[in-house]
Amino acid sequence: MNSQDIHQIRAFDRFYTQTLHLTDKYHLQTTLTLVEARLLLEIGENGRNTAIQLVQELRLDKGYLSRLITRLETNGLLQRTPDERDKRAKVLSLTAAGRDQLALINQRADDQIRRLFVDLTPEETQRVITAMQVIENHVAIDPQLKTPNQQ
Amino acid sequence: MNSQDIHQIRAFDRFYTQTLHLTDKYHLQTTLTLVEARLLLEIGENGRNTAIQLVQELRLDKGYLSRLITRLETNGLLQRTPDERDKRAKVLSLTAAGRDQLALINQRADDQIRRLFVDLTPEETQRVITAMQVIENHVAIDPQLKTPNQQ
DNA sequence: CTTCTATTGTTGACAAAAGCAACTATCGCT
DNA sequence: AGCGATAGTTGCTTTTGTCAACAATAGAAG
Repeated sequence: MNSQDIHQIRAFDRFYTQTLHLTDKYHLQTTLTLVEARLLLEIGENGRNTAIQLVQELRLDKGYLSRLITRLETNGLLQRTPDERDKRAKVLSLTAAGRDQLALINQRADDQIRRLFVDLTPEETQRVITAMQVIENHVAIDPQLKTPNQQ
Repeated sequence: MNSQDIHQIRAFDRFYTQTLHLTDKYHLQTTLTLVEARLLLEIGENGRNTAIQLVQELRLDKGYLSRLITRLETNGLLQRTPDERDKRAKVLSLTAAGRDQLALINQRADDQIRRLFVDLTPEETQRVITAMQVIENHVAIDPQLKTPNQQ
């Protein structure tokens, strides 16, 4: 792999982070931060329902996560119910308000994607999507990135 | 653009943020944060040499940036010299140590990319790079993301 | 069934990152 | 000369994230 290739890839990385990736700030005009939105998504759609799963999936400090969950619970977006089988754990689930909020976030995120692709013909769009799949299927996950944080 | 497409793209976005994009944490084993590394890069390679340019390029708060620069200067990585033409401004430039540090960062970043691609054949690597170019050339920049921050 | 270690989650204390507003000095225009 | 805009700094605050200690429970080993 030559340095021209590497240069290309790093340029793409910068490009991507600044455009598609939602800047870490934009809660998509909701009152939620990016992490909070991500939590709702993981709980509501990806079946993670305990803190430990979220810690592993999102690589957050468990203390930090605990407080995030408290905040979301205070805001009425999710609830903690005791786990009958494992009394250390608490089962997390979205409230109706939480599901609404998540739906809103999804809709906003979808809209943002649509705006990014608005000038493309269907063929171009397909090319991009295919390109994304190529990347996703080929690029390895850096082992150095697999274990950090989570205490 | 159908919702299946959107789903694909958002999945890629999550994938990308977690793997290729260097997690915001990894200063690549230097003593620098990601922002600081980015500052060195912008100053040392992309010809930005005033605070205001960095504010615009990286979308940082100018107060925050001012302190970041102070820190880098204290660490001997860059210097501020008065701009003769505009006495409000200060010209930023890397010191020898700053250039060394930048070289190190670049090398580490390059290595990381290499690790990600290590299992790919040259043909596969080329496919990915081409895919990245396709994306970069086609995807628009969200106008909503163009103006935030910078007071 | 007791004991020991590992796990889940919470909390307090703290550090680092980021944002906001007020301020100074200078610029460029009229 | 006067005035609004601009570059940068500083103080203050909020937000975000980290670390360590802790309680409660689990699960395995004897």
